[in-house]
Amino acid sequence: MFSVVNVRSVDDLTARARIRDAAVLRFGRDGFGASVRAVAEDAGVSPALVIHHFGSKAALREACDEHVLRVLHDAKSAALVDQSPAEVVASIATAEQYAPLFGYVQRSLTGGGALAVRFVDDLVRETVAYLEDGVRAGTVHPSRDPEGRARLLVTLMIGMFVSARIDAEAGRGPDPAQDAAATMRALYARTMLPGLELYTHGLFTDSAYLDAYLAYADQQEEP
Amino acid sequence: MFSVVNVRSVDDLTARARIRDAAVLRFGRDGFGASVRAVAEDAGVSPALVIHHFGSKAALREACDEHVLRVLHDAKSAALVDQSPAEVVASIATAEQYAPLFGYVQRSLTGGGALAVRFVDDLVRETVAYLEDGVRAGTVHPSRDPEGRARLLVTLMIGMFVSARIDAEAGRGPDPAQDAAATMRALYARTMLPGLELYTHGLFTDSAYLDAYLAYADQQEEP
DNA sequence: GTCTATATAATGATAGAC
DNA sequence: GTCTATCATTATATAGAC
Repeated sequence: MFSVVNVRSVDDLTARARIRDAAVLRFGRDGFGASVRAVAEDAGVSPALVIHHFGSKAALREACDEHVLRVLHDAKSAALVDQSPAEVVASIATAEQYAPLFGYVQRSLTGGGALAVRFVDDLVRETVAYLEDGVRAGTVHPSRDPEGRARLLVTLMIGMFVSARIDAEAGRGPDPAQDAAATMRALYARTMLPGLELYTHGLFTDSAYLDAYLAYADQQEEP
Repeated sequence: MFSVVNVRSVDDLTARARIRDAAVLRFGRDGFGASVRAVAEDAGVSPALVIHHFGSKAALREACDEHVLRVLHDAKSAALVDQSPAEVVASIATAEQYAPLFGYVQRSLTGGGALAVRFVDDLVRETVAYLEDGVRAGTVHPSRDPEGRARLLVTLMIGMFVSARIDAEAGRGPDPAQDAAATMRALYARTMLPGLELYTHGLFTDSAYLDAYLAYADQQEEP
């Protein structure tokens, strides 16, 4: 079912890996408050074996973090190069095989932990590079703060992840942890038009606000 | 210390209110996993009294939700009318008195619960109205989907809340739960320039993407 | 209204047999 | 490697005295 997630080297076909995959799924669905017992049951092993293999619940989570980041990195590397980082994330999220990862990343983003920082940093770096290409090609406006702009776009994407969960809890959309693909589809259907409008025309009809801020910022720099 | 939070009618000067305020603060700092015991200690009462007054931990949280929403609503009503919803949120967040609420809202946004939905809906509604004013005044471009656009901007704000927490855990910024004002300052310092750039010029140098999407969407509507 | 004392359940982790 | 059995801790919630 989750074949790509389960793609592993031969000696990775162990119960340890089964437990780790079960943990990714369970943590993604229920959050990191999910018990070791629940993970063990999902994996079809005893709670003691979970601890035996990972030492502690915290260490289990670290192993999940590493695993998810590695799979995600491999998937992104394999994705077509002419996609934007946002498109890559979207296409990975809509691929059924990566559904468990989607929930896990979402929980990490909002629940804290080492994965969130690295996930965001990677995405920002990739977005900076992608925007640079666009600027060079003449399709994207240059920016005074390319890294800040990339971070802003990534922030919007994070907001979309969180909004999807809020909507799901309000009963307004598919549960991201249950159906990642449907969640992404709903998200993009609602966001595409206003997003493209914003990316094409901006929001303001003139540059008064921007000019005022630039004047203020320049004045701060050389007093 | 948190005088505005503690402003209450006379019969609200009870231990019940003290417990509730302590819970808002503790939940905001530690998340909703914080124990009834911790709340009780903060409030200077026994754990049993907490349950006595609220019935259960879940009911305590509901009471916190209601209280925070009410205080927030009052504060927003009192805010100047010529501020954008984002500015109102920012000015409330930077007001020391509301710092506990800031943390609580942030936890609610990422931790689930009824408050998040209502908070977001309120913000979207206010943003729609604010953008309508701008469109009428000629300072803001009209949109084909005003509600969707407002939701997009609110989504960006949610992303900023979440990013602030991620940054804090990475040791890159002030802890939102500890110093809401500093968090907002850092956030705006980093976001203002790219945000104004985006709102003023957009991202793309031409409207190819938007035109293509509009053509596709129009075709879908009348086949 | 507020407390102490306690019931009850669930948790993460350990010990030791196989 | 994997299990059963159990420990120690912590959680929410209750009972009943004051």
